[in-house]
Amino acid sequence: MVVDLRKVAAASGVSLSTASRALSGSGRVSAATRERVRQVAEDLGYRPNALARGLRTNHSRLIGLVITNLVNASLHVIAEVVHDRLKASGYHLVLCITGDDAGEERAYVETLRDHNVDGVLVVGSDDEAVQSLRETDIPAIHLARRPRRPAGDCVLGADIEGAREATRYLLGLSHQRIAVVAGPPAVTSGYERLAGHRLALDEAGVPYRDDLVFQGPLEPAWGAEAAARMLALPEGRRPTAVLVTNHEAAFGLLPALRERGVRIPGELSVLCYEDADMLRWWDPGITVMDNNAARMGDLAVSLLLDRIVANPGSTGQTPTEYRVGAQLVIRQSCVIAES
Amino acid sequence: MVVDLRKVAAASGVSLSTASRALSGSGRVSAATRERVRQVAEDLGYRPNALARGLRTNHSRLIGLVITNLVNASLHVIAEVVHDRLKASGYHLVLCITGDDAGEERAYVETLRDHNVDGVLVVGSDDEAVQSLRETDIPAIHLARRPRRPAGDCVLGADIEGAREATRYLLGLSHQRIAVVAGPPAVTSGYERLAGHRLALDEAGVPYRDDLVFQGPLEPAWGAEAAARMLALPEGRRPTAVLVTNHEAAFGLLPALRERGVRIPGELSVLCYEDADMLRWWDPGITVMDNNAARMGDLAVSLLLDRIVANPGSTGQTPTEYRVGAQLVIRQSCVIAES
DNA sequence: GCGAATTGTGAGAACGTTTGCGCATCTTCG
DNA sequence: CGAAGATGCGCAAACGTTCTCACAATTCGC
Repeated sequence: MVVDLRKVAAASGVSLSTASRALSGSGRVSAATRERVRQVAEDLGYRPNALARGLRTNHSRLIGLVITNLVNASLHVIAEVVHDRLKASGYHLVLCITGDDAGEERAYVETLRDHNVDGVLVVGSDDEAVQSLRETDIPAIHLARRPRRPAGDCVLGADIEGAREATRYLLGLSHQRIAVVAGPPAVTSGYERLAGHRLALDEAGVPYRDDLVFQGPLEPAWGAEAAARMLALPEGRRPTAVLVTNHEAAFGLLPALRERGVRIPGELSVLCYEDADMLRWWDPGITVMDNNAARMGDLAVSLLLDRIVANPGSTGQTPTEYRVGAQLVIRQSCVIAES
Repeated sequence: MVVDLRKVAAASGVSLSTASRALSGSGRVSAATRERVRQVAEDLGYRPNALARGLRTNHSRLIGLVITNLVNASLHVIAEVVHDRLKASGYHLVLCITGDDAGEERAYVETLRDHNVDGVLVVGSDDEAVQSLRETDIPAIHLARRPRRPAGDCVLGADIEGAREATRYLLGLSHQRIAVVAGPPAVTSGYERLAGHRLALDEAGVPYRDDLVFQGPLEPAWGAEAAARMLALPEGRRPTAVLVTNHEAAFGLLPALRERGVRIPGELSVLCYEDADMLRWWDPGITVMDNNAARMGDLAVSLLLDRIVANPGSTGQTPTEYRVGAQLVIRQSCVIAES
C-alpha cells in the first residue's frame, strides 16, 4: 500500500497543490497548514515518487559513473569516494562498467541520458560517447583519463610532474641507468609519465636510452615480460633502478623479479607510480608515487555538483583541466646505487 | 533538442498511440506502419524517456545493490559480476555503499523504493532495513550475509562445509595444533566457519583448544594482533598451522609473521578463507579456500531476475537459502607438520 | 475606511509514456 | 450478399508529481 501525495492532501483536508507546496517548502503556505501537512505526511509514511518528480522537474538526483572496471585498485577507490561525496549531497550513483569497450561506453551514456541523470562522471577515453552529452546539456566531468575532445572539465593526475619527481628521486640516489615500464603512448597518462621521466633525465644530463624503456600494455603479464627483458641485458647496461608507471604492471614485475632471485633494493631499486595495498605489504615495502586517486574523485564530484547547481548552459566553453599532484611515499624499495 | 514520441508520431503521420505500439511491438499495428515508424524513430534518434515509462509501467529497469563497501576484494568482485550479469539482461545498477551502517542501509533501501527499482541485492545485515522491502513487493535477494529475518532468498557461502574441508586438509598434513583467526560470532559467516573448523576437529578426534582461537574483528589490525599472541604461546602449545577465516585479517597477519621472522610454511602453515590478489602473490603463495564470490553474485542475480519476471506476489513465502560451495586452492603455504 | 498590496489556497495543465476502449475498415464464410 | 469476426488505428485516461495562474481573504497605507 503505497501512499501518494493525493492521500496526504486528503488526510490533511487540503488541496493537492498546497500539500505539494507545504512539503517542498517553496511557495506560500501558512505556517499552520505547512506543519499539519508535514505531520500527516510523516504519519502516513509518505515518500515522494522519484520518477514522477523527475519527469516533472527534469532532474533525477542520479549521477552516472562510467568506469572501465572496478578491480583496478585506483578505480574502486575512485568509485567509493565518488559515491560517498555524492551521497553527502543527496545524489545517488548509477554504476556503469565498460570494460574499456568504446561501444559499451556509448551505450551507457545513452542509457544514462534516458534516465535523466543530472550529471556524468567518465573514467574512459572514447570520444564519440561523450559527444552526445554535450548536445543534451548534461554536465560531465572526465576523470583520470582525458579524451581528445572532452565534454567537460578534466580531472587528471599531474603525471608529468609526478614522474619527473619520481625520476629525480632516483637520480638523487645516484642511479644512472633507470628502466621504465611504460604504458602505450595512446593513453595520455602513460605518455605523460614517460615524458616526465625523460624531462628529469634531460635536466640532470643523463642520457635517455631506448633499451631501458619497456613500453607495452600495463598489465601484470607485461610487467613480468619487462622484468625478464631487463635482466637479459648485458651486465654493464642493466638498470640499477626501475620506474613502473602503474601498479598493475608492478603486480607482474615484482613476482617475476623475486622468482629470478633479484634482491630489492640491493640489486635493483623499484619505484612504482600509483599506490596499492599489495605494494605496501610487499617485502620490502615498495616506494611509490601516489597519484592521489581519492583526491581526484573528490575534486571531480565538486566540479560536477558546481556545474549542476550553477549554470546549466555552461557547456560549449572550452573545458578546463585540473591536475591533482602526486606524492612520493618512501618505503624500502629504493636505495643509493653502488657506483 | 530532445525528440519525444509525439514528434515521431507526427513525422510518421500516425497517432501517438500507434507510434507507441509500433515501437513497443505489442498491440496490433500493420507491418507497414510499424516499419515506417521504426525508421522515423531511428532517423530522428528517438530515445524513450525512462522516467515517463517507469512512471507509467511501474518498473524502472534499475536494480539496487546495497553493499557495505567496495574496497574489500570479495565485494568489488561481487559488484562487478552483478553489474555485468544485470547489464546482459538490460538492467542497470544503482550502487549504494553503506559502510556497514544500519542507518545508512535503511535510508538507502527507502531511496531505492522511491526510485521504483525493480529489485534489490543486499550485502548487509540490518534486519529492519529490508523489512520495508517485504511490504512493497520489491524482490530482494541477500548476498553473502544472512539477516535474521530475510526479505528474500539468501545466497551464502557454504561456510561450514568449506571451513570443515580446510581444516581436514590441515589435519591431513598431520597438524594437531591449528590456530584459527575468526570473526565475531554475530556475523553468520564468521560463526559458521569456526563451527566447520570445530566439526573437522571433532571428526578427527583432535581436541579443540580455546587458546588457539583468536576471535575478533576481521581487520588487518586484528590479524597482526593474533599473530603476536599465537607466537607468544609457550613452545609446546604454539600452533603449527593457522586457519585465517577472511582475507582482511590475513593482510595483517602475514606481514606481522614476516616481521617476526616466522618462516612459512616451515614453521607455520597458513590457510586463508577467501582468495585475494595479494595472497596469490605473497611469498610463498598462500593456499586458500576460495569462497567463489563471483559465483555467488551470479546466482543471486539469476534468482533476482527470476523473481522479477515470474511472480510479483511471491513474497511472504519463507525464503530459501542457497549455499555456494568453496574450493581449495593449493599453493605453497601449507606443508606436512614435523611430528 | 477604502483602494492597493500581500498572502493563502485551489483548479488545472503539464512532464512523456502506456493502454483500455471504441470505431472504422477489411476479410471470411454460410 | 449480409452478418460476424478480425484487424488497424485514434481518443483519452492514467501514472504522481510540480508549478503557473487565478481567485478569495487578509493586511496595509494614507
